[in-house]
Amino acid sequence: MNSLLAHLNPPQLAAVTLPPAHALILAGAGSGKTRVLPPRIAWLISTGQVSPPGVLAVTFTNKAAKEMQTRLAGMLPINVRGMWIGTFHGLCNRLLRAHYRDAGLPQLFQILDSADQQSAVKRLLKSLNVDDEKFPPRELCQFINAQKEQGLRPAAVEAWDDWARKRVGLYEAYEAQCQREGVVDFAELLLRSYELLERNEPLCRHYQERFRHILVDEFQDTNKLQYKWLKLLAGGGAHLFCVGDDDQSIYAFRGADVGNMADFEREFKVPNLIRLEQNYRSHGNILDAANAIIKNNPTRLGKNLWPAAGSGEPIRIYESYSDGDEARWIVEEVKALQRDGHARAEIALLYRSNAQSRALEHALFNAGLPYRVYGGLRFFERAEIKHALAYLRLIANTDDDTAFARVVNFPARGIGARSLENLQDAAKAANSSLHAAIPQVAGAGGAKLAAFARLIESLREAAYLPLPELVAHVVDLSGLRAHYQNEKEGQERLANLDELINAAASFVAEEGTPNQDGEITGEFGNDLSSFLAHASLEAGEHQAGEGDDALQLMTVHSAKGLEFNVVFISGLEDGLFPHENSLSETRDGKSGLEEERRLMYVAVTRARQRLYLSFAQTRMLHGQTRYNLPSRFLDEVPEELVKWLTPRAGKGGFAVSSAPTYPATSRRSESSGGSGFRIGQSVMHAKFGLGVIINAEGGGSDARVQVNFGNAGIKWLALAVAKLEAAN
DNA sequence: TGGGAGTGCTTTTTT
DNA sequence: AGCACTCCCA
Repeated sequence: MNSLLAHLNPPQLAAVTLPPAHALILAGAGSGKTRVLPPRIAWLISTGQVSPPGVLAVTFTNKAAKEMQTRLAGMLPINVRGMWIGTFHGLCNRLLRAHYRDAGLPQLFQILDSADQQSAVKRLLKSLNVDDEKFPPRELCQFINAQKEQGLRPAAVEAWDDWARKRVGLYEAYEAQCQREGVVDFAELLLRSYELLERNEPLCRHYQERFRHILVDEFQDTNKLQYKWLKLLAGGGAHLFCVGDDDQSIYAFRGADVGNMADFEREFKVPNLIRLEQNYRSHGNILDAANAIIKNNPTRLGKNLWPAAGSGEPIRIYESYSDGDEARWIVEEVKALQRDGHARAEIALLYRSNAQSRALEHALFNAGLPYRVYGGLRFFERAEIKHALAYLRLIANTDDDTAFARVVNFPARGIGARSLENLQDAAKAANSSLHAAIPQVAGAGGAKLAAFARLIESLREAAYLPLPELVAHVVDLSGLRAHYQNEKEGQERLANLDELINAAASFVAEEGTPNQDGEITGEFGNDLSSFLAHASLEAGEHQAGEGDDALQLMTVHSAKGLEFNVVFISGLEDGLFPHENSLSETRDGKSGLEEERRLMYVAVTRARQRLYLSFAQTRMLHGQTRYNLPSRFLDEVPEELVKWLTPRAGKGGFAVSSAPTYPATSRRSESSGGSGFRIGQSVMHAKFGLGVIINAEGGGSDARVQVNFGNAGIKWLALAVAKLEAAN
């Protein structure tokens, strides 16, 4: 017990040992939030204020959930696995499995991931003969998810014109299709379990009385529906303990609503608001920079981090000519860091968008530096894995048309578009699943379909096998193995399929069938369906090479929650970071720029000891060279914290005008009609301010240049008319 | 039916 | 540039 509370600073200690009441913990970056949540649970349990089944702890990622369980298990001799600690989606899945009948779902309902959802929507549009140009599946999915995340069923969605009404109609049809197929998408997991509790009073009361303490991590990332879900569950007098940081809210673009923090404080009359402001992670200069940046956001709950360590090193800023030069400079710097004894795994290369990793990877590969890119295709998202899973899903539920459509002709068995069309028509006429409609289809196509149905049947007959054997059986009998054996590049895919069999084995070993859980038990389905849910909910950690000492490459988004001794933030250019699309966005009266700034804040606060910021004058993006101004966020870092590794750039302009700074690559100087200006050059315009020349045409008195003025936009200017001055 | 060429899109992302 | 998707021809 004492060890539980040792090493806590006063606010942390206060948070952990708060008396039972609602609480909002504003936990700044690096302020030791992980030292608060698990100890809080452990303290509540060990002081007898709550029993383990009375705790509900919610996170956003599986990783965070697992970490919480591990830490808790290290503090208390209890069975953590039976506790309700998990992600919103994981816990909702659990709820729906336990009460599938009340929720109006088949026992073995399947979960659609985003890709599945999109293909389901595509299939829907096709079957309804809807033009997918007018209703792009991607957009339609976003619309549907956005509605669900606000708790809105089709009937409740307002629509003012034909197009909007049509869209709502498609939402409705999509729901019907999912219901018929027995599948739910991610948003549906939440909405369905919310409605389940809301409409079923005894059940709701049961859980309200059971969960006495509800703890929420990353509360700033909750959306409206998740907040409503929490409110509903806490409605029986439970105590809500929410930890969050409004300055790290970077998911508004997908529906997260920081407003929940203020709403929570108001609606629950939260008596305990605790600020964790002492930062144990970063040196002072880094924190000062972060504070200075985030201070520019007008709408904040207010919080200033102060360091536990000294001010440390200055922040290093580097300007390069091109993205390639930037990458090569980073490589050299990393090599130097290695020589100084820094482990590669302690160095992170962050960027705003995934496309930027390519230049970095290229340079790292050439230099032979091991690196690991986060955020690639994950294990359960690989095509061959999804194929195998689709067969498994058909074993669990033959009505799963998404799975059916995926593999009916994979590996190829001569069932073409024509036969499928017939099948779809038959299914539509009978309002049945594709599988059920097979006997309706005549002719050669019908015979082939019938053969496929027999294949499914024989796979289903093997369902009694232990899960790993079943998976192996499916991989063989479906023809997937043979298919990839014949394919030239199929070796890796075969290896992945074998890995799937392994994954099934370890899944059974770790979380196999008996899932005793409080009072309501015995309805969790079998190994197969829980394995499939696991595959959807937990797409599997990225790639191999986890344990290796490799550089860490990732977007700023995926770096949230992580920390490194050394951090490079590359591509700090206006248009990239802040992203150009963000400049015109607003959400709940807050500008997209504010979210970009929070993103920058998150990026900066990842660094413990050393922070590099870099930008390039030219960058290859989508096959075109772009000329951007340095990021405005660079200007927000106080000068006294900075050490320029290249000559200091003026406010908003470039310092290095002609010669590439690193390495001295030979570069043809592109001139614009002998005017004395060149592409990439910074110029000053009386009205538009600073800009960069990004294109030129004509010559002599006719010379015109295109200039990117950042805020003021991109303009074509005639040199004879516009009075441009070189700004270097 | 299936592969190869042509076309279009491209912020961030977990579940 | 690179990838996914579509269309067309063998």
